[in-house]
Amino acid sequence: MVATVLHSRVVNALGSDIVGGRLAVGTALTLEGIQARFDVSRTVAREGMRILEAMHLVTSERRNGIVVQPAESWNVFDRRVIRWRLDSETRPAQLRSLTELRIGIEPFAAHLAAARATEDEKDALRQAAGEMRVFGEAGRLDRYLAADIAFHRTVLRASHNEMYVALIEPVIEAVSERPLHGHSHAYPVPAAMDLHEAVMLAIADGDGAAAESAMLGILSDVRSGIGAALPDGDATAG
Amino acid sequence: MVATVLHSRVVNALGSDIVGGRLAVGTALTLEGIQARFDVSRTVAREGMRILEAMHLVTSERRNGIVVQPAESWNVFDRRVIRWRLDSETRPAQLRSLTELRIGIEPFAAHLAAARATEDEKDALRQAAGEMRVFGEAGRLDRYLAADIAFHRTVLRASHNEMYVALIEPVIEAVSERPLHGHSHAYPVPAAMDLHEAVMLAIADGDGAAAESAMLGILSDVRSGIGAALPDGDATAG
DNA sequence: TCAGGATAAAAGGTAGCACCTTTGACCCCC
DNA sequence: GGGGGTCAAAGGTGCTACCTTTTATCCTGA
Repeated sequence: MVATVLHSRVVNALGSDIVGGRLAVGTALTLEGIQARFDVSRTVAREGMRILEAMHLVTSERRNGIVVQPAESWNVFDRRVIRWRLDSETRPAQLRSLTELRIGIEPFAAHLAAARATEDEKDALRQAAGEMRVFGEAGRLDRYLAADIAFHRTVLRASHNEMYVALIEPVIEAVSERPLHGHSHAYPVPAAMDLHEAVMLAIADGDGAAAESAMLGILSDVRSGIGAALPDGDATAG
Repeated sequence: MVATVLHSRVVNALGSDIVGGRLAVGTALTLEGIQARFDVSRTVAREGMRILEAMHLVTSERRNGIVVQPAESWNVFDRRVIRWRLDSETRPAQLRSLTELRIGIEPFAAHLAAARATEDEKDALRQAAGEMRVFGEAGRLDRYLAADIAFHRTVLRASHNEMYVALIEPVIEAVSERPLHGHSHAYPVPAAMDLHEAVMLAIADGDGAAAESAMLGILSDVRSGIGAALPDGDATAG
């Protein structure tokens, strides 16, 4: 990916360094240092720094320079921050956070979708649920998974709440990761197809409570897969 | 509030104009226009634009200028975006979105908190629940509400999931707004105190399922207060 | 020991230039 | 008359130079 704009190189490199922990919290950079490291002008260094500042990865302090901020202040919903974390050694922690987020929001998203889904969205759900059935029974894992992803994406979109919609990509990231963990339920099982169908039917029916509880059913094995205890340290730390 | 940095004036003015709908989607600004409007140098205009671009409120295109982006691409979890929306005519839509977000995440946050809360956090919950009882019975609405807010803040923090933690301020915004809507349950009622106490005890006990279901109880009247149907147009549009 | 001033580091801000990309108008040729 | 090439303008991108402002630190002197 060729950086069409120069400052994106700076942002990507410094951003992933900070998020990946290679730049310790409290470290002070200077514009001059950035200029030298990336061989760019002051303008580019400043604009890149402004972008990192908007993500709350750094603050700019007179006399001190550009200071790396602790994880608590990061914009953890920024797509780039999520991407950098997924590409770093804290990938497992990021995936666990995303999965927990998914568990939290998908049930009520389904509830809202039952009240608000458009006809097009209901059609998309029917199609996705149908494909899960067909490809699941045919053993086409890749197509099955694609339909699964389309299903969950559509439910969130059909919630017609812009905050849930904004969480589509993060949630899809968590959904997609599942099979790589070797969970038993990663492969198509009839129960999963039934539950997705139940969610779809409840949404088509406008039955919010039923949609919510069926979605809870889908998530139940994801819930059991989450170790509630934190492995080491703290999820918020990395 | 005097803007200590010049570009924040630009960001605030343009950001709230865009979010408030006073700058239509697709409108093209130019750096020169921004310079003239705010009487700032090109550097300041550019840095402000970079910040707005990081929030996905605008994109910068050669020859076209700085183009206002549609709401779907906004960083809706950015504090400034939320603030601007709350200060605009779309405040009710933003509050509804926030309330729905709250309904989604608080139950599972309580579940996680039961597994992860530190002793300090449990103490804070005990204290908050106790104050709700005392000030509720004494009719001290302001103190009651402050304790309520502290309670919900602490539950989210105790989830030790950085994404839930990052949602504290938005959720508190929704919690704080409740009384202004004149809901019957805005004033201290024994049932609310009991439920908060139940959440606190379940978390102290490490009983995730109980914490989650007690939190669902707290949210039940908030749920019934949400009109599932969208009033006019679409929540994602404003 | 501590107050106060001098020093200097580094961001904030201004100005102006060269360059690149895109777009749209214009013109020529078929 | 229409298609394609050419050219100029618009406007962001990037660079340099220079001045201002803030503030951490150090040094001096009471």
